[in-house]
Amino acid sequence: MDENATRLFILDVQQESPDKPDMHIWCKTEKDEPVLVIDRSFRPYFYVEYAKDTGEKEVGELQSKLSELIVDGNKPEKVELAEKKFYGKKKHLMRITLTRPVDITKFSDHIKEWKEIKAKYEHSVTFFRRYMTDRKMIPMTWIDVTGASDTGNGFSTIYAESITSVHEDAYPKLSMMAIDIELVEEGELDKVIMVSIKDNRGFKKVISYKKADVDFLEVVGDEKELLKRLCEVVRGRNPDIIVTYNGDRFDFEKISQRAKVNGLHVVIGRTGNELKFKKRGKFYSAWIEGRVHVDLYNFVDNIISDTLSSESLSLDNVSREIIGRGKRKMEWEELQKAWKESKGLERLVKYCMTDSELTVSLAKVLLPQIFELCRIAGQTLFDASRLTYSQLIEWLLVRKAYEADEIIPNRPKYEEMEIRRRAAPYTGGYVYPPKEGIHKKLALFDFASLYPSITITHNISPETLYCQCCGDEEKGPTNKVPGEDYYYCKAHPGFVSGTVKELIEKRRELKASMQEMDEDSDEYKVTNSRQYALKILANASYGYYGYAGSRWYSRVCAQSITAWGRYYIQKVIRKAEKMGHEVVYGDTDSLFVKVKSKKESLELLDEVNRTLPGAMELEFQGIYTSGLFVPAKTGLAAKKRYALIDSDGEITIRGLEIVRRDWSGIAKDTQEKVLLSILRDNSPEDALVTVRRAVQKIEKGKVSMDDLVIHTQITRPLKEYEQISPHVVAARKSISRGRTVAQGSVIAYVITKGSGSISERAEPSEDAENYDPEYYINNQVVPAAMRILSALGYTEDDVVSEGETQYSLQNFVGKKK
DNA sequence: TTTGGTGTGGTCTGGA
DNA sequence: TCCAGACCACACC
Repeated sequence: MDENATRLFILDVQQESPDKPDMHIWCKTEKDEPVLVIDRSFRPYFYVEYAKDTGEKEVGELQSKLSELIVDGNKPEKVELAEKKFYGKKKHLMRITLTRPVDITKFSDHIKEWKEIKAKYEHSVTFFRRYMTDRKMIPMTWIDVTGASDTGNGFSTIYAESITSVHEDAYPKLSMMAIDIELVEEGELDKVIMVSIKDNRGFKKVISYKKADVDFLEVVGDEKELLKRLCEVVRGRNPDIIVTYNGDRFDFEKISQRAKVNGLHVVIGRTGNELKFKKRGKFYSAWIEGRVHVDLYNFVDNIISDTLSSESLSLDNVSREIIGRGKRKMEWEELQKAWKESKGLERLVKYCMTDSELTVSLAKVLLPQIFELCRIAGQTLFDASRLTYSQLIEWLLVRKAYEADEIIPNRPKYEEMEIRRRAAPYTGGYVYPPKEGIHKKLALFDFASLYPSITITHNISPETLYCQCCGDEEKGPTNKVPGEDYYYCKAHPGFVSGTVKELIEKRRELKASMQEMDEDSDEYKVTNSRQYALKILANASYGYYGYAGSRWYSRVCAQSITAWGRYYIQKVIRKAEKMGHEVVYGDTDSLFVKVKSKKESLELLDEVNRTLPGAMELEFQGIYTSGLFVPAKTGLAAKKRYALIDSDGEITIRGLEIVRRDWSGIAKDTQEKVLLSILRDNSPEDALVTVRRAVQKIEKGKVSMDDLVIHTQITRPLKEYEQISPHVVAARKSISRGRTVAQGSVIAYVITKGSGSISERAEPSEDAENYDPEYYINNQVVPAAMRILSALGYTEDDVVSEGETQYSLQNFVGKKK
């Protein structure tokens, strides 16, 4: 390290303004001090491609024409000839270097119609990402910086002369603070009544303007003072990271609105500048200069939601699932009432505090994962916490493209995306039809990262398709897709496949190194987060090939991957059968096999792995004591719906109503009890009793409303529904009663008594005052329970009266009335 | 703005 | 009134 250099940890990288090429890099020193590094040495640029047959003279003319071009009073700094690869093939380009980031758009738009220019490239790469990519700067890692510095405003500024990356995995101490607000309706508007603040250094506080007997409550005069005080406290505690749960679209949005009403500026960053909202697609994100605002909701929604079983992504549900703790219960009306009547305010204050406390706890679990995502995808914390799967892999590929001297393909235009979307779907994974009923001793095998390992093994990349070098052998191409005419190069690693290879190999290394680590150590936790981040990226690569918005779109690659996937799983199934085993079920990358012992399983495993090429590997997950495969409407056993139990009595459930949010609690609970009776207790009699009891309870009207609620998402604008389903009706009712239902909202509703269709009787759960027993018996509890019981040969009659009556349940209910 | 295809099942809708 | 097919949501991998 240069003795004059300062070692810094990168928190955020951003462009200072559209008019200047200055990069602002917000950092922390090892001693926990904030530092702003300003780098003025970088310039924005983009490429143009001229027509192939352009002569030398014309090239020169174009170059000088571009050099002299004045747009909006500015000229390019440089126009130089460049050569880069495009999908592996050389292309001749001109690189236009400008001074101001804003000129990228201005110049590229201006020359759009020029006939000498065939194409433009890399003009849509955001300037700060361009900077990070070209300078190999990775957020959440360390750098050594030299340059003149000055101090003031609570942080020092370094005007960078040199910036060098440092190989160091450790993290500095970072301070983090959670913020959460409570609102109350006042006329047309909402008003901020309370804010809670909690950090990871022992600080907690609620600010409000009504008194309550709570020690961490600070009472101020009114809303204006509350907002002012909030800003002071944030600046005083000076956190590096501010975490919220839905702060982008709620807390900061409201804070900002109310500040405006009160004639205040929200100054909570490290400079004197106001809170900003950065446009991201359709929505805005709250951005705080000098700190990083992480809105955990985005990360949960984009990245981890499908690993969760919560019926909605509320802070309550998500924290219950991830950290095992939820919120105190308080309804919106109750909160309003407490405030307006100044009664039970202690409860309200504590309720508000809980939100921030949960957010901090959640952040302690999730931030380490997001940090690693930053490092692997090379994106800022602000961005990495908000990116989707496809965006993460895309920015990683953008970085890799620069390193490989590849041109970054342009994003598809809207029309192109529409064409891609309309294309007929290609064939996906293979599902081996299950055999109905209970099976004892099932070994589960699956491929380790099936699609990434196929991508690597067969070098599946857009530019390795139909290569010149491997296609014309006498016997035909050796690396040919089974059942298709596609083939891929064997000699030269592809760009995308090479990137996936790095991810997978790194992950395997880390996983191996974890074997020797203490599971409670920080090292283990960090490594675990890292391997998880690598997995996220590697798994995103297949879907990205088939995604309409992809820069490296290739249906053929996606098709090839699934074709090989089908080939390998079928090969394994055949092998197992050949060795005398019965295969009970398989889906895409997995298979269930009846076995006698673990030893037998391992023999099969070895036998298979012996013949698998490259990175392909089958893994043995273990043996389940028994597995239940239920029938489908068709009469055959249903795919993707089954339950397993292992020797510890642990149950695994896939696809059944129990794991679906659009079924009522009573139906799911009953189904689960039935399943346990059968799988764990081996007592179908208990199961029948359970169902009868549930039915009786419903008939007597004794079921609590909470257990009757059905959750269904509104996935489109309400007007666009062609079919008016129960959740749509419930949503409409909600709106007519003054509540807001946005696209993406999860509607909670109950089917009530009365006449008309099921939909017409759907009431938002808040308004439902009764329920329709017949519906919950015939359409919820009984079908869910029968799904399990019928796999064992029971019928509805058995449920109703111990097999002695011929009345169907429908009649049974009818008679009772 | 939401990576891909495969599959199940509920409710509605409209024609017989 | 019945029923098939469309529509829709949500699971699996």
